[in-house]
Amino acid sequence: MVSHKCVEEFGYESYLLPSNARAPRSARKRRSIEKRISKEDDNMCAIDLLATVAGHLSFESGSSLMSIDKLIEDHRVKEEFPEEEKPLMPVALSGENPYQGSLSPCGFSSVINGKVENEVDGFSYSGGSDACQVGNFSDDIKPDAVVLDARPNVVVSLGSSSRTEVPSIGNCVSHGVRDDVNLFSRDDDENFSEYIRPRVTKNSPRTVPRIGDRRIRKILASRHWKGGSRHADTKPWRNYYLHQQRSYPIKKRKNFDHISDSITDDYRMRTKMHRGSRKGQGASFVASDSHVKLRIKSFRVPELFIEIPETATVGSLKRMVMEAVSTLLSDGHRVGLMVQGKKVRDDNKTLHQTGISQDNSHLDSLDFSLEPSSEMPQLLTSHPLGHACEELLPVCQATKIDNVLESDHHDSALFLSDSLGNNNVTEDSKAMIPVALNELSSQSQPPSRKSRRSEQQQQQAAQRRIRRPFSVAEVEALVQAVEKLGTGRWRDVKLCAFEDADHRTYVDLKDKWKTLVHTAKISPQQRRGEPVPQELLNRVLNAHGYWTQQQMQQLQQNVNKLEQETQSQTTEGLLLL
DNA sequence: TTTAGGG
DNA sequence: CCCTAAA
Repeated sequence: MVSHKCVEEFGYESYLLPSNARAPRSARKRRSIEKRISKEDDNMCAIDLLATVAGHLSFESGSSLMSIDKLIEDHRVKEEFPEEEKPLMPVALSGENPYQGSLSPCGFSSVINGKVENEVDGFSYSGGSDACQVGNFSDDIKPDAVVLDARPNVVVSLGSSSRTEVPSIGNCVSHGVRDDVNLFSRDDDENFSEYIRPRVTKNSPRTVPRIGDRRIRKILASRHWKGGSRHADTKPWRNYYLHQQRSYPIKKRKNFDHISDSITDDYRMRTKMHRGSRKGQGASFVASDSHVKLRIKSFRVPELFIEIPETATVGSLKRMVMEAVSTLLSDGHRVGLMVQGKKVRDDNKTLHQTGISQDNSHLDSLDFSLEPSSEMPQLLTSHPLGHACEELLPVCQATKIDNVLESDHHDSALFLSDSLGNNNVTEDSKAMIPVALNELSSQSQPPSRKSRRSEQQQQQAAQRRIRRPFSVAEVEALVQAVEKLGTGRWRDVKLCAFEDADHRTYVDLKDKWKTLVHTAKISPQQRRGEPVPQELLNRVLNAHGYWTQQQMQQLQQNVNKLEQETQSQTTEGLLLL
């Protein structure tokens, strides 16, 4: 998500070195090294898989309770670090920076109960026979925690004893059976918890080791963005769930037919193992030799904390939730596996060695989970939440999977339900779907088809990234970052405000700024998409003007300097003569 | 890799 | 968003 944390990282130096200030070379190098030492592709597969399933995320009404305790805790932590909230007051070399004072500290000042918004559709669970339809937060949703802060932002906490499960498509598509979909419970797997949050200051050590996710992210960035195979990229899946099955090309539907046929009969059959021809449970489950069929029925999505201004639109809230979920799933989590309550750490073990075989019953106690890829997850309370710069962070705890997913050697396409009714469906996301199917099916297949993979890679190579319109919150963050950093340091802007938004590259940010400037210049009637508050556009214009002028001045100074030098040289020369 | 701009 | 020349 987005964050505002520019003050500490850049507030000072940036003005002394408007155009050159960068992270030390060593730091940058370190990052690039981390990129290389990765081999996380396998993890990515799993994450992709899960993430796709996560598309079915929805909230069950009546079960989202408050978790004020944590908020209070955060509050307390925050108060212990009040000095961090004070913006530094840098001394600008050339001219005052009019934006310096623009950061107002935010803090939790009071906690109240209240209802936030009942009509937050897009993520709730409508229930009924159309199990996968994403409807609205039901009216009976319990009051969420609302934390007012100084300016007043609202913290919506969806969590506590609730949980989110993701119904498998089998249920959705052909069964219509209602799976409970709740917000997840933070009391389980607390130890996996991890903040998804920006680094706070350069002095305060990152409490959550992020090596793992950074590695993943960087790999993706360096290897998959540009040409090559994007199939391992985390991006495509994000909108998969938005698509409706019925609009798939006929060809692709075969997967669904197969799946639903196989699953419909008994969707309760969880990770039940099926034995090939000997003990077949039905024609569709006949497996060839020692294959294990798993079906992950659902999994929980971590607790999400969302802080959003009261004045924000419902749409932006939805987007934030989506983004939070996306971030959570793509950001440094890997899949954990437990067999009969025991964690299986050795990735090299075969399923059989692990006890996952058709010959025993362990499959009933198979548990998948999402865990931070970093070694030692920190406690939530170790992260001071209240910081002037992090207004928009979704705080997520890790999760546990219940199980889900039919993994067969050929048809394990992830089931994308018609969980829609969501206007976020875009042409692009439609385009991505088939890709997802290929991807996912290939991932759960035995590593035997090479030609097929390269085919896919070619197909992927030309794949355009999903279009992801900037939310107002993101625009806010961008504007603020640019106000502080200027228009020529997109890498820093990215690091400052979008470090944890994997899908936003510095090029994206630059492009967005470009369009923002343009948008701000045209009449409101000509603007499209989610309207950006005029106030923000004004800031865009101001910042753009300011930094442009700044650039000009810098240029002029350089020219002057050069002229002086040449002049003095000339004079010198003349004197010598 | 990052910046800067055109497509 | 993509592509890419330049730095």
